[in-house]
Amino acid sequence: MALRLYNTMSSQVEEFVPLRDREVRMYACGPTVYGYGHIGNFRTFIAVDMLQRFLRQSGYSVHYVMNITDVDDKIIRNAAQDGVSVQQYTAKFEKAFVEDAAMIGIEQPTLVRATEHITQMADFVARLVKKDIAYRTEDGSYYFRIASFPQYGKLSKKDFGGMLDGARVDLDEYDKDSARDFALWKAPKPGEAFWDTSIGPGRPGWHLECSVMSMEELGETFDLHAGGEDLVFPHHENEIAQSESLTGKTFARFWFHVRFLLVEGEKMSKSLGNFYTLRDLVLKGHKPSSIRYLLTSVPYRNQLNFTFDGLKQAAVSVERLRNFQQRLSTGTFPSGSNPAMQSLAKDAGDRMKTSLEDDLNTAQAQAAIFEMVRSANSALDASEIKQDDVPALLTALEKFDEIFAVLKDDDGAKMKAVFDWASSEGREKDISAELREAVQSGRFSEAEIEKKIAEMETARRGRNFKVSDALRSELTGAGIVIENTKDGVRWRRK
RNA sequence: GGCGCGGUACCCAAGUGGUAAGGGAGAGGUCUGCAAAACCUUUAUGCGUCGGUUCGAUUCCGACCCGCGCCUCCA
Repeated sequence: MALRLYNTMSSQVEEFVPLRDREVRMYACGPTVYGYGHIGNFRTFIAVDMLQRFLRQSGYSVHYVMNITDVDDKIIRNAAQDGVSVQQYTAKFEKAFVEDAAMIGIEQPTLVRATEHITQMADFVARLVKKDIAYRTEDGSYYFRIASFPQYGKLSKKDFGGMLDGARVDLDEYDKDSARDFALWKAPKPGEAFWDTSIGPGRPGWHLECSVMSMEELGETFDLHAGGEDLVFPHHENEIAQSESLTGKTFARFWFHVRFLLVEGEKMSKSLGNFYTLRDLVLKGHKPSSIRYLLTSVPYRNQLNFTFDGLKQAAVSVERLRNFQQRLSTGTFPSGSNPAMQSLAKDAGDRMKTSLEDDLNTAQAQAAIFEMVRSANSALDASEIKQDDVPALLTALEKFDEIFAVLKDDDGAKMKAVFDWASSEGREKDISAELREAVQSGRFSEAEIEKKIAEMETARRGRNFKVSDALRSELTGAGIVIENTKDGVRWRRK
């Protein structure tokens, strides 16, 4: 079996084979850095991250590029409102994006910035003009002539046949040849930031940057181009038009689009009051691992309904996996190996792989790991696990986590970082009691905890339960769970 | 209006032409000084509605109802 992915271009699931033997070149449309990233953004970026992780796990080397849109209308407007330069404004939110992406377990792609490719973009426009594919309007803007690209609409399956002759001229766009023609380059408006270039002053249109930067980094034809489903039209359609009409070659071979998520059953929007940035959720006391788990649990092409109930459920699911991992890694086992456990681990690994190869069916991959966990827990209870089975089972878990990235318990540190950020921004009022508590639970050091546990054990051995119970509740109050097992005491932070 | 997606148990959510994964929650039980973890049993003769094809459909086809997305630089 090989990886099969849905390709928006062909509207069907196809076998994914990169152009070069063991190398995948892929590009994702990244954020416009005009604010903090919301969970919808991160659903998309996490989906692409999982794809990228799975490709690597499957043995490919992956050249993964993501753009940062650091110039556009909203940025210019917001920066002006805040009374700061565009650069200051975008630097702040780009930094926030990188931090947030790391917090949610995204492996950082090669990031490229629009403002650092202005020259190349101007050249690109000039070349299109030379081929008579682009034209300049009176104000100094440049537009792409859609009539010059008959395949326009092939990605979004739109038929522009009757609309290309200029019959419907939009009154606002007075000097475009056709209403559908899109801006490659925008002439400066009074007071706005602009660049002086070979094609005149101005700034790039949105679509241009992705064509220029992806081809610069990955070549004229590369393997896969990703983004949210809203980008199919017009953004990606326009990228294809300008890129392919310039090179005469296929631009991206696979088009990977992630479905929008719903929040509490409705489209996320500020007016509905269900708009959440990643930081909002952490401020409410939710763990990054819970958020990531929930976002990974529904296959990327299905609608995902993000709810707070679901977030709670996700937290428990992650805990179940972590408990199992801890149980295996802290237990003691007789030497030897149990064939049943060996094949259990192998089957789980195989099923995970098969599921992910099937257009990244993450829900099934999760089911596979949970089935293994249940069986292995049973075996653990029955003392049927031998020393040599432990690494096999742990490896299956690690393979799972190479894709899902939810097992590493670094939630506390991440939440502390958000706590500190909110404090430094003067947003103490946004810090929930839950987050405060979660951060507080870090107040005991490992050494202190170990010491208290030792005291507790002494008390328990002396059947002095009053003392041991008091110690237990003190630790529980600090978010530390103590488990007394046959193999000794095991503890973890909740 | 054009194009597309979906409606599966209390919640989230896979899936298949032959009678429904997984997680959470609830109930009962085992284990246990307490606690926690874990395990077992249990919760859809049912997969939006109505027809059709078929030996047989939740899975294929048609109609309808409901929800959602894109078609205005929102991932």
